[in-house]
Amino acid sequence: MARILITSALPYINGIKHLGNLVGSQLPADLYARYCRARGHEVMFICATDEHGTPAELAAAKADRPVAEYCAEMHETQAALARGFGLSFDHFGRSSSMRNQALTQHLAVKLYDAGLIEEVREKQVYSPGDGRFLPDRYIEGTCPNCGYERARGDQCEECTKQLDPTDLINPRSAISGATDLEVRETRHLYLRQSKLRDRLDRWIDSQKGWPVLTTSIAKKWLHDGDGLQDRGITRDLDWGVPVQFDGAPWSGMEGKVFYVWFDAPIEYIAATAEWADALGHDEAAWRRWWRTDEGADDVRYVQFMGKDNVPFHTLSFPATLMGSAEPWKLVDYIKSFNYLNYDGGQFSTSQGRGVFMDQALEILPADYWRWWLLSHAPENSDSEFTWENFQTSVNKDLADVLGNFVSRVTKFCRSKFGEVVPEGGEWGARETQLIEDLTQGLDSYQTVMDGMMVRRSAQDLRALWVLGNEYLQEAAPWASFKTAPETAAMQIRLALNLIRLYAIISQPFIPDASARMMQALGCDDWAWPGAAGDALQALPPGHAFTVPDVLFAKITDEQREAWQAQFSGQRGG
RNA sequence: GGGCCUGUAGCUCAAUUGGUUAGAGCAGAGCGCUCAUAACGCUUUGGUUGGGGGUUCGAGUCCCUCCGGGCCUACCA
Repeated sequence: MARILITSALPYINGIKHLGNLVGSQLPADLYARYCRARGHEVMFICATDEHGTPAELAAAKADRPVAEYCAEMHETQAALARGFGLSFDHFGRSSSMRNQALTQHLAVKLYDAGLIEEVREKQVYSPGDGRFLPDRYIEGTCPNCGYERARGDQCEECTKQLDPTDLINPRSAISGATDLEVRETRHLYLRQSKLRDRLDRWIDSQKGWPVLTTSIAKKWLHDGDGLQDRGITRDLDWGVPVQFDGAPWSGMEGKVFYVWFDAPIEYIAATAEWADALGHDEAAWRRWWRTDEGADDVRYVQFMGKDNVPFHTLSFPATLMGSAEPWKLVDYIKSFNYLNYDGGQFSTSQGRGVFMDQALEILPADYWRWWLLSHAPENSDSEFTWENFQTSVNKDLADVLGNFVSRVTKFCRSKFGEVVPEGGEWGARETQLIEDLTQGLDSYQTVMDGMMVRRSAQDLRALWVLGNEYLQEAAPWASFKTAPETAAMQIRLALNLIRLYAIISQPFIPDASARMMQALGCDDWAWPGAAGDALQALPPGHAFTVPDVLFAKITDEQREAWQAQFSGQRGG
């Protein structure tokens, strides 16, 4: 038994997430957390809403709500959707918590003490009309290179030229359209990451078996151009962790907050403290997961995230922890994902394109989505959601291969033996063969699940389901029942036990269906199978069960067409 | 512009890291079964591995080049 700490990238607060966000971090993290728990490991699975930053303020303004209220509400919305998808967080925290504020400020002081924080004076664009400094991307204007009229202050999307906001012709606020922009001087704290470059480089090199996607992005940032750049970790905003506080080693930082990317990863730690608080545990309860001097040295820490998050998790956050000179637990493995596209284009939160978490659950149970998303997870390259593919995958895999197996076994038993595990008969050669095949399949499944190979795991699981149908076809209990009823009894007893086995091993993918299978079997023994032959004797002769309702109703062509039309336009239309 | 990823059957993806005849699922064709959600099982059609060149006894895999798709490029998060 090991101790495994799992974090999923934090979903941003400014709206309901789409399926691309879900499959890129939270869902595979949940798969792994559920699997590790099922294997008997001690798991701490942490996620939270990421609540600070300009987009949160703008989203609140658009909703005409105070930002704190808006975030509190949206946090509850996202938490409810996470529950709806069966995401089994030990704690779903908030980056705006007092725990995070205290820890963020603490780490900033430690970094200052280590000589890794410096003050920088810089000029930034200020919009009097908006009453705020504008991040480069929130300034629009005409591109001096190509004349595109909606170029952003950081880059022109038309000609891809890198820009400085002051390069723009006729600059205006992307928020309000105000054109009375001015350049003001402001002071910010910078994290001197460049001083930690060699240490980070060695640390990355020492990691074994990280995905190429993860290491190549980190290496690029470490070695490109002048190497790792120092990074501003404060912003001129109202909503966030205050930079000026009692005990701060700097002064004159009133009205500034830490940059969201400084405090967001720290929330992984703070959320674990929130977990302890919520359950009334003491400090040691969470510190044993995060402090290598207080018990975390035997923890394996795995992070899940989309590829856009990689630089912050391979460089900024480790720099924060290393630079603090305190013994914080660093990540052991980073599992990163590409993007899921929607029907020929990208999912887009801002444009409302694609299927969002709330809509998905209104249409179909979570297991359908979990299965499709995980079995098509964008591990090696971007992948694509189409309604046709979704319909055929779900119908074939869940309804036909697994659901129908449960149905045919339980109904056959009910009609021939009643709703009780039948007695009599002995295993023969075909049963021995099945157990061999299951042993091999389980071994492979466990290996790829241990390695977090998500698609491959789904394939292996499906292959295990197929073994049941193959067995039934050859054993043909409907034929043996006529000549040797005790043989049919043995075969069906085995098949009923196979359903239990499937429920257990499928639970990380489709937890609700697994629970219904176990409930129908009247069984509460979720012990992960050791030897397949032993696991197939868990339900003894005479054990009562009930025939469950159809596990997975098929998606009809009419439904598919209706959804296709419904989601072809924009959200809310 | 620079960097990285990617291109394999009609579709979605594999291929133990250079090893022999490139494999699965879906779709198509044929056969079987009749317990089951018209489900299941077996067999089978289908590939000049984006194009071209090179290295090698041997290339889907390594190198060069061209073509296509995608991501990142540090103030969106």
